[in-house]
Parts: sequence; structure tokens; C-alpha cells
Amino acid sequence: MQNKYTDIYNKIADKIRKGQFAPGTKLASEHELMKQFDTSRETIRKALNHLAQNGFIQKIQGKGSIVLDAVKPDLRFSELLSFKESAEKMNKHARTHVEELNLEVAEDEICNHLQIPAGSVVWKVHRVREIDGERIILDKDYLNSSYVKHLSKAICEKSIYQYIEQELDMVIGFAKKEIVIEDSQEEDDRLLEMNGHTNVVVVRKFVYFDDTTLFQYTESRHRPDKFNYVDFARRAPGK
Amino acid sequence: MQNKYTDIYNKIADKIRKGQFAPGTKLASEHELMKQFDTSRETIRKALNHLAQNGFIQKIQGKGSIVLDAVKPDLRFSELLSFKESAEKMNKHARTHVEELNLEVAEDEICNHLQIPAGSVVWKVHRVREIDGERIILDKDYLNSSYVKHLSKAICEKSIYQYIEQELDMVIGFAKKEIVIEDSQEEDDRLLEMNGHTNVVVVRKFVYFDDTTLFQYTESRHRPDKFNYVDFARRAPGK
DNA sequence: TAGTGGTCTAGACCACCAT
DNA sequence: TGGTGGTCTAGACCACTAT
Repeated sequence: MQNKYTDIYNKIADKIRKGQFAPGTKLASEHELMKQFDTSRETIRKALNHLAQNGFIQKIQGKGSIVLDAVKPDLRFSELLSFKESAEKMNKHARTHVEELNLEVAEDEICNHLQIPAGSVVWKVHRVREIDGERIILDKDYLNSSYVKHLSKAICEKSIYQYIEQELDMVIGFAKKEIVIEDSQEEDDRLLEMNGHTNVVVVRKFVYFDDTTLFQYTESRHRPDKFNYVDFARRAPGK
Repeated sequence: MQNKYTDIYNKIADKIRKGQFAPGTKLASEHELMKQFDTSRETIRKALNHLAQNGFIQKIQGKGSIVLDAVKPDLRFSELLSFKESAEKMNKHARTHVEELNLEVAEDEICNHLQIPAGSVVWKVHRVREIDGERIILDKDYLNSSYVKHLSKAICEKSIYQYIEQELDMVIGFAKKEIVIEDSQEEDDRLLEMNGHTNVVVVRKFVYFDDTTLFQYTESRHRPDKFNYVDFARRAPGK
């Protein structure tokens, strides 16, 4: 347990995920939850607001907190997950093939993306993701070697994020993402089982540490028929 | 002004958008903002946390709140905006062509999506979105006629959400969204300028009122080369 | 050590919903 | 009317960063 409200959040979220709190039913009132968790109302409210933000519940003034039919809130576009984490949450059989792993002088475009001087040395990692026996995603990662000094095939096969967080003890903060559709390139055709598809879904991602330093640029190239993203969106209040 | 913290949020967000607070610089401290806005610290913190959630700032303990280089946080995938709102925020020349507007017995699949009995009567609205002179999006909307009793061509040309919120005084709460790539259908080819593209990006959306009732199912079909979504994602803390 | 943000509390008052 | 959630406050204590 890190703090009370994430603890309460996790306990309630788990019960909703497991169906112990059924969709359509109401949670106990905030007053009741205060007693159950022996805490103050603001702390309960922090947990409940977080649950509402993530699509677990809907709070209605005067009524209570209604459990929603989860959108698999685990597979969120707005979450920043590694491939390994996503695959595990989806219960997929996944394998990673490291096709390329080099510390090299980066192309100008990559240096530009990483906001470092042209001619800088970066880690270039190309990995193919095999899911249920099919090679359907090509991940092209570029990492600022000033922050991530060492990488290995084993690390890339497992999870770079896990290595950064657990071994390097750096904290990943946030990312900017973009989705576009593009024509497939020679590399996609060579490394993926394209099954005749001529375009790919490209997810571009800029990933930052907690202290706002940019350390990674990634292009995740998906075979179009296997691409699927879900999300939960709230209507911005106001006006 | 509805309440203090959204007011403070909007004021700071506007200044960041306009560049009056430059990326990389720090906001005033929470203590300082308390004095500036004549309010308590928790109220300031609510506003700042909201700004952090939406990618405007990064809070660092012991240091302060750093202004981020905005990802055009206005064009977020995780936001629930109408086409009109999106187009306005992007400063695009947009036109809407209402191709179909009928109150009719819905197909079983649609009834299923809207969670109503087979054979129910629903509003079916097909609209083509023209942006910068090109017809590139086909929106197929289905609305539960028990909640939305009246619609007109004028309403559909303008904004259904605006009509629902301002005229019907209903509050739109949240939506579940999904993105997939599919082969284009005869209707896409007929109504859109496909320029030889043979697939479309389909955004499926289930939209709910504030009180958790489902009132709309939408399929938004985009020409692939014009599809672009951006988002800001935070790494879930914990574990 | 001083200043920053992070957590938590106990209580007030208000708005909305049910009865 | 009583119960629910929504806003706001003043203050305490802690953790981290600077110096």
C-alpha cells in the first residue's frame, strides 16, 4: 500500500473487475465507505473520482455511485502500457523477436524526434511481436543513450520499461501518442505476415520520464486487421 | 464560473494554450496560487491535478509545476467531442451533408447495440463530413427515440449533441469507443471520395447520459489517409 | 534549512434525490 | 425531510529538492 486512496481504489476496482460489484448496482455511500475504510470523506472521494475517471463507476448527485459495465478498463488507449503489460492483461500468447539492436548514430529525423543534436548516438531496437502465432506488430524504438546506457537482447525480449523502472529505477511519467494509417514499407512486408494488406496502422509515441525529459521515440506498426483499441471517454463538463 | 477549481483550471489552461506560460517554465507555487486566487490549497490542487491529467503541466515534488509542450490537448482521443466541436478546435473548414434521416424500425444488430428490444424504432442519421472540400468521413448514428423524440435536418447539420444538451437539457456523461480498420463498403465508396482507398478506419462509439442510460450508437467511418488521432497518456502509478 | 508538492483530516455548507 | 454527492476550507504532517 502506497497511500490510502490508491489502496481503496484498487480494492474497489478489483471487486468490480471480478464481478463482486455487479454493473448497475450501487456502491456503499461515501459516508458508509468512510466507516468501512476508517478514513475521511475526502480520501474516499479521491478514490471514487479516480474510479469514475477510469470508467468503473458513475457518480450521481443525490443518488450514489453506480457500477458501470466495464469497457475492459484494462486495455485503455489512454493508458501508457508496455507491450508485455498489454499482452498480459489481454491474456494473449505473445512472443517478441528482436530483429535489430544497435547503438548507432541516428538519422536526422530520429534526432529531431528525440530533441537531441543531429549525429547523436541512440539505441535502435526493432522488435516483431507475435501474437497467437502470427507476426503482426513491428515496434521500432529509439532511446536516448544518455539516459538508457545499457541494453541487451534479453532486456528487449522481456520488457524495456520493466528494465528502466526496476533496474535503472527511473520513473516513466507520460507519453504523447498519435495514430495514423500509412502504406506499408519494405520492412513491414519483410518482417510481418502482412497477408496481402498494403497498409499499416502506425502508433507514434514520445515517452517522457517523470522529470519531463524525453527519452524514447517509438513507432508501433500494426497489421490493420489485427489492430484494435478501446477507450473510455468522459464529456468535459463546463460551459 | 461554475466553481472555483474549474475556473482556475480554465484560466491557467488558457494561458498555457496562448503561450503566456511557456513550456519548460514553472507555474507559481501552490502557496502563491492560493494567494493569487484567494482560495485554499486543496482547491488549487484540484485545478493543478486536472491540468496534469490533461497534459498541460507536470508536477514534481519539491520542485514545482512545469508547463509542458502541449500535445494540442484539445484534440484528445479520450475526450468526448462532437464533430462540430472537433472541427472548430482544429480550425477546419467543415461542412456536414445529411444523407439520410429516418425514424425507422432498426435492424437487430442496432437494437442489440442500443440494448433495446428487436423491432424498436430508432433515429437513423447518416451524415457525410466534408473537410477542406473533401468528403472524408461518414457518420452513421442511431439514437434511442425514447430519449431523443424529435430530430430535424437542421439539427443534424448543426450538432445533435448541442441540441440534446441545450434544447433537451439532457447531460451527456460518457462513451465507450473502439477503433478498428475494415474494408470499405458500397456505401463508403458511394458517399465518400475514397481516392482508390479500399479500407476505412471505423470508430464505434456507445454514448451514455449522465444517469448511465445508453442513448446512441455511432459508427464513424474515416478515409484512412485523413485519419489522425492524438492523445496524452500517463503511466499508471503503483506496482 | 526553507520551500516545494503529497497525503489526510474534520467539518462546514450547498445541490440534488427520494419519501 | 433525511440521505446522497459536490464544493471549499484551515490546518497538520510528510517527502522531496534545493542551498
